[in-house]
Amino acid sequence: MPEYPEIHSRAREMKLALVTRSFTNIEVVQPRCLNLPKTRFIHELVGAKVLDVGHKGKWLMVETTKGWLLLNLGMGGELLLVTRATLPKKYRLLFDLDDGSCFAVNFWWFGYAHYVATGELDRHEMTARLGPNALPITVEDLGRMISGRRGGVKSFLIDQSNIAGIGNAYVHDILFLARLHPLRTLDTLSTEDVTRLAEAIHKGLQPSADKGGAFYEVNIHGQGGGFTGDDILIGYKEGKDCPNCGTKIEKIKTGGTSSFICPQCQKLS
DNA sequence: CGGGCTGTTGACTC
DNA sequence: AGAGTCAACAGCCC
Repeated sequence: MPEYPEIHSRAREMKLALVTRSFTNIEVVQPRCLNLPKTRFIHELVGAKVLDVGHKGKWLMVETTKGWLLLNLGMGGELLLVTRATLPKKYRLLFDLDDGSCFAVNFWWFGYAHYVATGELDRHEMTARLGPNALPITVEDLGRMISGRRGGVKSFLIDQSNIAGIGNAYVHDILFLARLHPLRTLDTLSTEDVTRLAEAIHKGLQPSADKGGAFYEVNIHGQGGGFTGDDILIGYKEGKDCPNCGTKIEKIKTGGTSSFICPQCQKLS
């Protein structure tokens, strides 16, 4: 599940590998992930030269001379820099580059590859309504966003229109670091809680971003990330000891998703 | 073999 | 506003 640390790392790798390269040919295996008919998508981007690669939350933003290529990997996928001789078994899109290499894009069916014309980014609703990127967020930003709201803190954090980049993998450790129960409501948070939450967002994402993302995701060269199971504090560690107090970590249902908490460190009231 | 679970997002409902 | 459910149908686990 690629979230901020993985997407941030992929964007950095793609920037190094793709800037100044041109797409000489594009193959679309799964047209349903596009926002345009296949032939038009290909027409718009063939011949485009990559100018820059960045990201907004979980969306990769590839800026080219002919417009934007926007990628969302959904629940998982691989972005691989390969050659025609080393193609992966599965890919949904393939971009041949002018140096003979290929950029292969694979994801589960609910990923997206969208084309947006230069200057029209604000008309792309799925990215236009994203909140600010999670990592650079400040205590002041967060306080402003939370004030006057009443929903649960977990649903707030993973709602991309509030903050972009946090998903249901990193949110467990973020809430643990903030000592907040996922179902705590925003109107019950003290100034100290908000301060700790802002710090926790940073502490929960930065180490993984620095290590190239989680071990279960691969970079564009096919190598796993350096953020290992040992680096994860409590997420997906049901039954293990809380690193803070030793209490057994619990898995609980929080609305539509599961959460991992230390029942001692993250009390609801 | 098959059912249950998971992750993302938008649409939709209450 | 916010919470819940569903649908888009892959892969893993038991």
